[in-house]
Amino acid sequence: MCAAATDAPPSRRDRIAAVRAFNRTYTPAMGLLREGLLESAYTLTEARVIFELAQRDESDAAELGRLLRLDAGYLSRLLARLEAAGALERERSPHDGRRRVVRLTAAGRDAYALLDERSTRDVGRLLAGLGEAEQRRLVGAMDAIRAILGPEPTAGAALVLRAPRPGELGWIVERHGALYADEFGWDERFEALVARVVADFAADHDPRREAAWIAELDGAPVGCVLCVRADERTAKLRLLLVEPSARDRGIGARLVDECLRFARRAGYARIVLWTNDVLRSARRIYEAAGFELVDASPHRDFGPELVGQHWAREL
Amino acid sequence: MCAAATDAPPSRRDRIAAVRAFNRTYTPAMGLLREGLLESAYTLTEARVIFELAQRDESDAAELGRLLRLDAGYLSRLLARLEAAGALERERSPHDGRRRVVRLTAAGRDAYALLDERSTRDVGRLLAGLGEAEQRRLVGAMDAIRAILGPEPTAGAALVLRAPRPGELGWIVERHGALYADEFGWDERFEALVARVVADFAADHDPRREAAWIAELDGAPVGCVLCVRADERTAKLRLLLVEPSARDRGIGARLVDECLRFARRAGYARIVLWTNDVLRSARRIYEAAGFELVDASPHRDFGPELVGQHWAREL
DNA sequence: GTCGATCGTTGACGGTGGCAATGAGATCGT
DNA sequence: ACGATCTCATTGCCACCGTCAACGATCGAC
Repeated sequence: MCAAATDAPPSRRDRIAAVRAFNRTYTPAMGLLREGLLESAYTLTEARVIFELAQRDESDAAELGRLLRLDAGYLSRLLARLEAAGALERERSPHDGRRRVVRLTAAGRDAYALLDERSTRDVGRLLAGLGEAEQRRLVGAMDAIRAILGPEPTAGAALVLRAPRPGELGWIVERHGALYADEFGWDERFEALVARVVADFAADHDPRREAAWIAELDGAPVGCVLCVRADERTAKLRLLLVEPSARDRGIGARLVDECLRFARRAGYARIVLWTNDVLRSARRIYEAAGFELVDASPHRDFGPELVGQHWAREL
Repeated sequence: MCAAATDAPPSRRDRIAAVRAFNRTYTPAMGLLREGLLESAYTLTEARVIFELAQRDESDAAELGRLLRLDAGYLSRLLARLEAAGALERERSPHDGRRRVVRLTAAGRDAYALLDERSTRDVGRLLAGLGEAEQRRLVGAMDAIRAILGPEPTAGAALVLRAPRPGELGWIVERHGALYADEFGWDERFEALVARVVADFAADHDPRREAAWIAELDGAPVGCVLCVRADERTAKLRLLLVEPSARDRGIGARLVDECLRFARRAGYARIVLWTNDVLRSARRIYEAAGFELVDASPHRDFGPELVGQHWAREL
């Protein structure tokens, strides 16, 4: 714990205090938004269940419990209560005798519509008390928090490798600059190098011989790689990166694989790359992809002491 | 209500939806931070009471009830429970026979210290899973929400102009590429141009004669501008941009202003810039800042038909 | 001294939610 | 086919959360 405290940035305590202060003060504010429920016949948890059911039209208790993090026992009683009130119906699943399919009745959908309208009205009132600029700031801040704390990439997530879209060459520079500064303390000279590589690629490249890929997980970019021309018969793999949040899913290997395949089809006989000793997981990927270490030499081009490595493999 | 709906900005529904989505998704996230309590002997409400008492050292039930919005009856029982557990002591107030002064015992302060440490640890863990920039944005967004919804009259938004941090030169490229593609359909050649400008700036610049600024609102970058050398006596303003979500706050004017001041101090006699006719709000900013249109010529460098404009002003 | 307001307490009640036990059904290895 | 194991739903039990109403004690104002 002491170790963690000492090597952390100096403002760590301030940040923790800010998050805790937010938790304490936002709870009552959220209470205000709950008050629309008081006029209705339903409690907060019931309303949450109704809301969830309205979104997915058909479900079962286990799924609802997972989604809303409710205890199975509590949920069972709650569903029984809602069924008695006529808001939903339950029947045994024909496919799985353990499950009981839960569905909103017409009355349940009416209840949902009412809850939805009241909630919309209440939030609307809250926003109406704010100026235009404040509303925008509030929504922007909430979206930011949701994006940052939002659900980590789900297990069955959809991974796509595709060409960069507008702005994503910039994303490559940004993530290289931010991540290597965070993780290894590299300075702005590294970001400058990446910007140069990306600018050269963007300015002018033969799409048959040079290409870039973005790895997209659940719609968000989480990785990238470039394949560029070193000389007529040699390709160069550059700017391989995978977001920390998306690591250990084989995304790096997929990107390298794609790059090798492209280089082969583009007619190169050999592919090379330059990396640094501290990037251990990258090293494992290159070894697994058949690259071999050619040479290594120490440098301080990005601040800390590093050992640059050239790797290569025949295609 | 109809009137409110019709004369409201078109994105009213979106904003309401965003706030509601935040409420739904933030609740579970906050639940995670509550889990430190599970290891302790106290429940959430007990912990809140202990926390509040630790802040003010001496209080009474009525005050606690107001601060934490707790029912008097419930609070009475809760305080009795905490007293039985030895965490606090109650005695009649000498000044007011109705009141009973509540104070933490030594054991209660120990309990507070433990809760405080656990909470700090849990929040610290949450933050540790995020990158440096994400941490800053999270804290900035939370502070913004607190400021907007908080009881105190809202302090002015936290707008800062500052030098780019790691990754933010990449951010400049990304936002130019994405925004102008979205708004005007410009193609990848524009992003390539921006990447080139940024790469040249990053590679080598005399900090006395060239500079870049990021406009930061609530911890998140929302705008930028560069001041670079055109020739010995001429500066060039480049890559002015303000995020749509942050427009109409004078941020663009602030950035241009900062740029002019820097150029003057750097010894330039003149400043120029190049822009395009479709960027109307930028044009207003340049006019207000004393720039004058020098010439204009049509081009299709980025896809659609555009009219490029050179502007200049003496310093 | 009376009146109204405030403070704390108590009883009643129902929602919230964790935990353990149970039985029915599904799944899988043998 | 069989049993071990898992999942799903239910039930009982329990403690906490939180509202409501009634009540007595006290205070301040008149």
